[in-house]
Amino acid sequence: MGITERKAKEKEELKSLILRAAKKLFVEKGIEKTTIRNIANEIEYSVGTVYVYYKDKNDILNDLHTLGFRQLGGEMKVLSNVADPMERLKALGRVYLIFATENPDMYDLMFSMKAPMDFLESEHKKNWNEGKATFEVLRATVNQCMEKGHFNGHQLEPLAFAIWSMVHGMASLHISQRIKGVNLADPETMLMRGYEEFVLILDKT
Amino acid sequence: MGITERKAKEKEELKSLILRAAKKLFVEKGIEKTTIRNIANEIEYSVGTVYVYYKDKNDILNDLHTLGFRQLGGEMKVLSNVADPMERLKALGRVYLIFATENPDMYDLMFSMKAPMDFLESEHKKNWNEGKATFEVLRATVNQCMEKGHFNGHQLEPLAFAIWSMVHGMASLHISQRIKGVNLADPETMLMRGYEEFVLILDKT
DNA sequence: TTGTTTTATTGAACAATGTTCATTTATTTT
DNA sequence: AAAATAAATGAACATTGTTCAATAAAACAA
Repeated sequence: MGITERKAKEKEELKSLILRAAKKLFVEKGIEKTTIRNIANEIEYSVGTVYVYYKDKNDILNDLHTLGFRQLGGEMKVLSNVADPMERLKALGRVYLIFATENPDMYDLMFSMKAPMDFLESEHKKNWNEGKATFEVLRATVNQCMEKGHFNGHQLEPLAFAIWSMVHGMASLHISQRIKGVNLADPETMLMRGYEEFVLILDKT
Repeated sequence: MGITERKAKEKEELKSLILRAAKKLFVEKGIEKTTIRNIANEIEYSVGTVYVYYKDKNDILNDLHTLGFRQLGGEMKVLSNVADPMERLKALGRVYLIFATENPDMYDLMFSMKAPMDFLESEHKKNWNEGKATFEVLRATVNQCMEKGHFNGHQLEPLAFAIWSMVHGMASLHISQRIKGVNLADPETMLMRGYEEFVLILDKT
């Protein structure tokens, strides 16, 4: 079945072409201002074609969010050769914050927007694999910290959740302009100072 | 000028009628599915009338977000008679989380959505007064904690920011369904456990 | 009271969006 | 070469937020 094979490959290629175009526009002008017509234009196909390969906009956004997790995952993986779990944990926070700052729309899509979660439900998928895998890295690291005697009196999962919350909160408040809003010096500076507090807190916890 | 006075009052009343209708629909069916036409329908005026009293949708959302801050502010104020600042700080976190859980759309509007910030910019207002006032409560409380000897080695503003980030992060991850996504037991339970970690961390910090 | 001016309200119309689907075009099979 | 299948199209639809000339109501002046 050489032909059906080639066809399948072509289909995959067009699908990824759409995705790449979506990502490009998305980074260029933000998620809100990227329309299906924009994407169709970019790849020089018609609107209808986009709908042949993706059932709706959420479908595209879901693939995009997976792409984001691949990138974040890659940047986190680099830290797997940091032997001391506590050091690794701190580095994870930094990497996470940098990713959020440098890819605000992508971060928003991954951790705030409804789209990916809605898509999961519409597909009756039970699991948000991207999120679970990423959280698992954090959880494992926190676990190793505890094995080394840190975080006495804490519970693994809730603590990992609280740590995630702190860095996510910083990223989220920054991206949604709330830091700028309360006017604490320069937002980026406050993010860095916030990270330092994060480190201090971890040490004391 | 009895008449112009009465007219001004009537204008204010209609404006608040619009706002109340907006809030009602908004709570009933979420912000995304509440349209200007819905609001107009609800108060039995035409679409055009809404635009006489509010320049655009962001304008309405901005007033709504102010309403939300008034409510949150009220719930926080109750705690001003908790003498010990550390106790008060912990209670603030709890109140904040409860508010977010019980008014998810409102919370989202207040702390995540672009609308209110966009509106501020469009009006050339420099200050996000609602946010600043709320943060100020936190800041003052943290400051009192430090005066009582807590949080040694920390910086006031960055620490207050980090604390805000932690509770905001929990609220945000919950509302955006990310807790459910990673499947840590029941989301509401994880929120409570998260709050307990928050308390523990504060005590150690 | 009557006519004039000012104010308030209206809803049809517009542009932009996501989405659908009968039709057309291209490709593969017979 | 004809028939069957697959891919691509873009006009059309419903729904948004938003505008604005036209209408209705109210206030004022005579």
